[in-house]
Amino acid sequence: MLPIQTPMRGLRCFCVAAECLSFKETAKKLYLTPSAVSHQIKQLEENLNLQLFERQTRAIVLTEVGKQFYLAIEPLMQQLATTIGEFSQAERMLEVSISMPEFFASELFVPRLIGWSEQYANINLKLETVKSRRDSPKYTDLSIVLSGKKPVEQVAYDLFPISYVPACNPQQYQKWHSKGYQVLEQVPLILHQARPHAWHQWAEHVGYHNFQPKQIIQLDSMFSVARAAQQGLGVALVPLPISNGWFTSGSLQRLFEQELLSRDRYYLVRHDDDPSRHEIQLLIDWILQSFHVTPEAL
Amino acid sequence: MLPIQTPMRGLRCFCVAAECLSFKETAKKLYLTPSAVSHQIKQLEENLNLQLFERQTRAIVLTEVGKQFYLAIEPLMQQLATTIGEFSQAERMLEVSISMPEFFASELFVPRLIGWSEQYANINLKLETVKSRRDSPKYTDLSIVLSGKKPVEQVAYDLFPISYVPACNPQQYQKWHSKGYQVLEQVPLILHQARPHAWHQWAEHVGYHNFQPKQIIQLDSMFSVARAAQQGLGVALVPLPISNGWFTSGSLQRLFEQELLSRDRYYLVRHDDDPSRHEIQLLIDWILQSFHVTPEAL
DNA sequence: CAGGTAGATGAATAAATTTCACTTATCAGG
DNA sequence: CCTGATAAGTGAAATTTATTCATCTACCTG
Repeated sequence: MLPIQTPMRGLRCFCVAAECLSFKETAKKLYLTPSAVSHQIKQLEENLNLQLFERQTRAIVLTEVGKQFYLAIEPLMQQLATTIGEFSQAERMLEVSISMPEFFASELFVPRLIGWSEQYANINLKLETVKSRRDSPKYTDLSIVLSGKKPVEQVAYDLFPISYVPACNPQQYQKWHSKGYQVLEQVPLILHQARPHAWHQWAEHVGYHNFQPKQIIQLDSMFSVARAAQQGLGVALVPLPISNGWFTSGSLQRLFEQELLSRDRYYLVRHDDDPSRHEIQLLIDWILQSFHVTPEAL
Repeated sequence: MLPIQTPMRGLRCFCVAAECLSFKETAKKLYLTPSAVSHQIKQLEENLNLQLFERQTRAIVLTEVGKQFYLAIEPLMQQLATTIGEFSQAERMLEVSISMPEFFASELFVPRLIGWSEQYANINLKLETVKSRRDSPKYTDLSIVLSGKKPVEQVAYDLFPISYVPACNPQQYQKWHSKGYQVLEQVPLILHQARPHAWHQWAEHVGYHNFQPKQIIQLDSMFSVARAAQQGLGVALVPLPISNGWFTSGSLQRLFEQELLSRDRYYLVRHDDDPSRHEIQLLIDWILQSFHVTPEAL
């Protein structure tokens, strides 16, 4: 009489997992542990007596029936959710999730966040920072990413380009600056491990050929890079404009004026394309406005 | 991000309750207690922040939004169930529920049930007996009912008519029969409370006017009526053909040959009209065949 | 071959649902 | 105008179900 017992959670899990093709990401999206997702999908498969996923060692792929089941179930789930949403009088908990590089977050985003929370006190915000541009946390509604080209496959907004400039402890500035470019072969050079050749590119850019740095220190976050320079460890290549705060506060001093213009720009990428989630557009608009960039959708 | 948290059970409850307009019957259909149904629907209403039912004292009615919600949700639930059913490789637990009068069950149905369970060993059967024809247990797939006219609004199959015949303890037969109809004014007359005037109708039928019974005993089940007559309490009006077993076994003796033909017939009524539930049709066919009646659908 | 990651698994724990015992309000009969 | 019976509502207890936690396995990477 009742063909479905309680597979609702399982079905939700399945639909998300069929999109992510990863239990780990599914778990993040659903605010669960990967274990819970695994249990639920296993149970769903047992209920249906069907294998929906083929478990490979570190990945999952939909079986043939799994694909068909997804195509059959997903629209229904969508409709159900929409219908319930239409009737529901409960004010939805508005929340936007966004991921961005640590340094962008600490230097630009968080300091201006007070403006957001005052203007949109009813919208919750979930900020997730990533160390490297390589880990792609697709489970947030938005991402700010540093990339050499506009991300395709998603809606992306251009923010601004970055350039790199040598910076050091202000107290060491006089001594080091007077030595000219030579100092760069006498003190440790600090940079982010994501751009290991940035110092050589900078040297090339300013016409300093046959560049032989004494030591290069790669750190895994730009915050560490700036911090290391500030502590007097050596000379760091720090990004502009997002490091401006360090210069205006006097924590760092520009050692040379020459900037390395990179092809990299910050882009704001939207992953969730649900048009009814107005709060996402609000955050997009606020980011574009707050960082003084003309919004140009890709 | 997820508009539905876990309202699946609640939605199922709601759909059934919207059809039954009774928490009690909903509970029976879903194998729950009425309290559980009440809790679930209350929770669903809280989730949606909508009042779906208006609670009257002993009944519930759908509110206006409740009606609309039902119309919007029910087809989706149906589709979801159908889709899952199509994919599910789990062999469905086949079960048919049927309700019938106690006496019909004990005299005709149960004795022949061995044939059913041998032929369809994989189909479970749930038998529910009712004392009076007044309580209508609509929550079974099938019902056998005694009625003066063919039930409308449902698929009904004609089984057979019944007549009533006076019966008594075999040991008292000689003494009582020799007295003729007069004995009926000297010993207690026993009948089912559902037909309190049956004895007077019988008397009228045989041309016994000015009938003045000494005492009439109404019992609430035909089994009690037959049992009382068998014990020698008095003369009972027992139904044919379903009491035949009592006569052939010698437990009861027909006191007079005259039968009261009633307009009442047994009908087999189908409540669940899901055409995919083949097991229901199997039971219908088996009943029609086992009781030697030509199947004529209404 | 060590280090790290995605997933699986089963026991322990947390959270949900169901029942139970009791209450309210009303209807039907006497 | 009672009395008994019925349908539904409630809150706490009890049970069932879901989630996490701690481990394991397999495998990719360097």
